[in-house]
This record gives sequence, C-alpha cells and structure tokens, in this order.
Amino acid sequence: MSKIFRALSNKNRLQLFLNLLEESRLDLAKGRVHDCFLANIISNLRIGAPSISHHLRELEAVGLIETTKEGKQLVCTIVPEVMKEVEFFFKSKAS
Amino acid sequence: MSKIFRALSNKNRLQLFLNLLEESRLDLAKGRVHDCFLANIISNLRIGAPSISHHLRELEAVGLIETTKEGKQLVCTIVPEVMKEVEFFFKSKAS
DNA sequence: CATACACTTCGACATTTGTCGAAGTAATGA
DNA sequence: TCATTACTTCGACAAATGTCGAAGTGTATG
Repeated sequence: MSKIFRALSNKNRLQLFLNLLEESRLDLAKGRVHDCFLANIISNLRIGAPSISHHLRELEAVGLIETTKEGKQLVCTIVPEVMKEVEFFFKSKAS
Repeated sequence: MSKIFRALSNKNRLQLFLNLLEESRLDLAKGRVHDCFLANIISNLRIGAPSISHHLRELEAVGLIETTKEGKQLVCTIVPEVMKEVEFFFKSKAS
C-alpha cells in the first residue's frame, strides 16, 4: 500500500494520473479505449518526455495503470480495482 | 493531496500511522485519548527515536495527526477529517 | 529507402529523503 | 539537587528520486 502512495506522492506524477483518469472518462463517453498521447500530457506538465515515460512506468509498476503499444503510440488504461483498494483502505481505517 | 500521499509513502511512516490508528481505537474503547509512548512504537519498528520523532512531525505537517505534550510524554491524536478527504478523493475518482 | 514521429533508455546530476549518533531540553523522581 | 526518562534538535551521510539531454528503437509515411 505504501508503494501506491509513493506512486502518487509526486506532484507531476499525480497530475499525470489525474489527466489519464480524466481522459479515460472522456474516451469512455466516446465509446472507445483511452489513448494517451504523451505530447498532450507534456504540454500540461512542465516536464520532458523522458520524465513522463519514467512516471508512467512507476504508475504501471504499482498497478494503477496498464499500458500497451498501438503503432507508435502508447495506450494507457486505468486499473479501477487498485483505486477501489485504496478507497476501502481509508474507509476501513477512518472508522 | 500529493503531500498526504507522500506522508504515507514511507513504509515505516505508514506503519507508524497504522499503529497510532490501532492504538487510538483501543484507547477509545477505554474511554480516553490516545497517548503514544514512543518507546512502544520503537519496539515495533526497526528505527531509532530520532527517526520516529521525525516521522511524527511529517504526519503532523500534512494534518494526519495532531500532537500535544502531556508531561514527558507525547500525545498523538488522529485527525479523521483528513482520512475522510482521501477516501472521498478516491471514491470520486474511481467512478 | 530515408525521414519523421512517438516514445524509451542511458548517464549524469542536483535535490530530497531516511536514518543515525551525539548532544540538548524539559519533566519527573529519589 | 542530581539522575533518569522521554522525547527533540542538529549535523552528517548514504540512498533514493526527479529531471534532463543525447542517443536509441520501432513504426509509419513519402
């Protein structure tokens, strides 16, 4: 659990994750899976491509997202189960 | 929010927080406020007193706990509002 | 094939973090 | 008042982290 918190403990990485969440919601509305064009994310955050790539791998490592390649692009999908896990963690602790 | 995650991102600090949570529950059952004898916590965790002291201040800095002095001892109290905040954060995001 | 695109990997680097031992402080007890 | 207890503060230091530029990889496109 501390690893999940660690993954979200960095400002840029949390923002990145929230962006993905937001976009995945939009994509859901469009009836298709989310694809996360790094270029878009880069314009929001003030960090370079290598950092984004690094952060994505960290989010993936703790199971918050999954990624696959689709041609040149990276496809990121949120893993809701892990979020639920954290939600329940706090629900159970904040009796 | 990333600061709260950061506070819980360290294994020892998270364990410390969970210990406090657990003890505060026991103390509640006893009808009194929790007091967190560092010596007890030290025996559970594998770190020294200065580190505990440091971690407690970090937890306090992000509002997860509050501390006061009672004689020689430190009294720690959990702040449930902050935990609720995190719970709702995940509830709202994990649509 | 040559070029451009969309990332990724590598190495380097400054910054932050976690831990400790030693010394300090404030309260309690003999 | 002197010693003990229960932390806290202060460096110091190794380890982890976040960022970047440069170079690399694999995919599309002219």
